[in-house]
Amino acid sequence: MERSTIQKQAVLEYLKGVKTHPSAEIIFSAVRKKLPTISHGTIYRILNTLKQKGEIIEVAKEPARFDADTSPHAHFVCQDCGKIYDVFDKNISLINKKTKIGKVQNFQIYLYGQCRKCGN
Amino acid sequence: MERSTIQKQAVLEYLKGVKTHPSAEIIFSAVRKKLPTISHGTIYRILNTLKQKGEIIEVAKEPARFDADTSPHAHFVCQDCGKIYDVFDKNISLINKKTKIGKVQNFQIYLYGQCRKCGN
DNA sequence: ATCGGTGCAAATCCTTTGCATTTCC
DNA sequence: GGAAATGCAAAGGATTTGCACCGAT
Repeated sequence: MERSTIQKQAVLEYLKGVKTHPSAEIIFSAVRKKLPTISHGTIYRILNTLKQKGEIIEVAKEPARFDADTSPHAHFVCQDCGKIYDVFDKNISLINKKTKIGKVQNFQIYLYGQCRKCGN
Repeated sequence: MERSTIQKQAVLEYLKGVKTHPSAEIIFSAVRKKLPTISHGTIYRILNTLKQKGEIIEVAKEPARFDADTSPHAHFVCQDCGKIYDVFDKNISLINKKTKIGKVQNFQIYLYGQCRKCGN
């Protein structure tokens, strides 16, 4: 059976408190302030577990970044500053759940551009 | 000025001839049959150049996989077999080019599920 | 007391990079 | 001839893993 630990609690609590889609490294640094001995391995193991359970989603790669908001939404990635913004667009619901290829269980939408702070 | 080399030609020619969204490693192995001395470094450098020029797109990560079809389309990723299928859905055109956050230059849509071959 | 979780370090995977050599214009 | 590209090998970043110890149930 899966156990509850202070490490898991700290990671999930931190993720639920931010809207910045932090990387494993950022999560590591943040959680380390509360739990000074937590390791990278533990961070990665916890993130993988939470992802599998569907409690968080991965919203970017290289490095992976995480989001505790699992409601259907897209992400705007600023190509200048790297920030990731949530996009709740009504058209997202039009994504077909059944395609000719197979049944869609979940999806990811990334919009790439420049955010307002970075011009245009 | 950028030069034309047999390595670049071979990579682009290979990518245009397949619909499988190969990884750098697969491209490396395939192109190596024609050019036995080509290296990983060269493959990665060429792929990055083609990507910057917009002649190919990257359609997955870890490892990166590539597609010489740059028309707007989504990708269905089978979570069982790992295959990536092109999805030309008409609703894709509804993706907003302007959002409150910024101007969208391009986008990526990933649909995750099981393909027909893998059941359901 | 058990056995799942953690911490640490080493290992692995993918990708990039430095540099000497080759090759295209 | 000279700049750009290649090949090779080494380095780099992100993530995973093996194992001894710790701690939740």
